[in-house]
Amino acid sequence: MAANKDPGARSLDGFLCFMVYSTGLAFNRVYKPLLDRLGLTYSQFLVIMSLTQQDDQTVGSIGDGLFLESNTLTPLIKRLEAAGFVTRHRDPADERVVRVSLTPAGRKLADEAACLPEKILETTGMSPGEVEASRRSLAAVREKLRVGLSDKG
Amino acid sequence: MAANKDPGARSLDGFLCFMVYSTGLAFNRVYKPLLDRLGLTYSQFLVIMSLTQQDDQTVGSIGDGLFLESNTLTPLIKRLEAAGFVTRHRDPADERVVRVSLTPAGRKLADEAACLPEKILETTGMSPGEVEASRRSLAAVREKLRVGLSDKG
DNA sequence: CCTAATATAATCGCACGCGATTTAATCGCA
DNA sequence: TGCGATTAAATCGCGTGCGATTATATTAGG
Repeated sequence: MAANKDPGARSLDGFLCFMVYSTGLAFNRVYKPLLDRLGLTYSQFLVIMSLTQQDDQTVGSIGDGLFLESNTLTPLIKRLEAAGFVTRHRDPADERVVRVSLTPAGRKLADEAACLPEKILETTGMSPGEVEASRRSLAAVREKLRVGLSDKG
Repeated sequence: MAANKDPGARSLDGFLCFMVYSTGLAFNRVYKPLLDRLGLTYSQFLVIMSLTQQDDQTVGSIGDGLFLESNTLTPLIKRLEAAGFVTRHRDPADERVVRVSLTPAGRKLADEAACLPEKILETTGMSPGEVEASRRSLAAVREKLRVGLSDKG
């Protein structure tokens, strides 16, 4: 009765790109109800986590870490600001730059959110070794894709 | 000069969820220029590939394979229809169902697109074994996440 | 047979991602 | 100093994903 595939059905599971894509969807679906309670989307959660590791970053610096650019980040960060989790200020030393900082509410939120990745992986029942192997092999894939992009254009 | 990370910079790379997310972005960026030439988005490409494996599917069946639902697929497939790559028809035997089929132009497109996944992986220089190991470990992750979802809700 | 329950798509609103462009500040260099 | 080139962020439009709802068709039960 579960949504298991017809054994004879073909699928796109043989493609690594689709496996990455569909696993991303699956992660989002697991995160969503937990992040909803915190009032965050997954991307917003990533920004908060990035600021936890290094506060008072520029939009560009956050983007370097998340592989995103200002066209995506600016409206997202404005929503975080509207929600009271971060502040945005032009850097007096370079007015082109916007620095983003966690508010006290943002830090409190970050404390609650920080445990989610580990908690979710625990519920999968996978061993830390399995998780780490998967993570590591994906890091290699991502790096190869990134290099191929910067080489060619 | 490449966009390599500041060695002292922290990042979210330690999280499997972020690795999946950012690798998905990286795949999209590699696919985009190639799919642009074909006039397809990545999601549209997936639908075309799904129809290549099994033509004349229902919206629901396509969604089962791609882990998507009609709210996402209906407008996407309508764009494929507008582009002349597929047809959409209510099934006379069950008027609730919409069957989607490749047009000749769609089949021609599919032929051109089918080689992309392999071609892209070749450019990464990864061995087939590496790719398969990564794909397989991700399949396990996805399955565990999916099961966790259906168990709890 | 008739109606309630179920199933399938479609519709709507919102938040990403991202290509393309714009605005504003800083830098480089004569 | 002045002015074009560069850089950082913001803006805009479009195509997803998805929760919630709606429309329509089929099925099930009395």
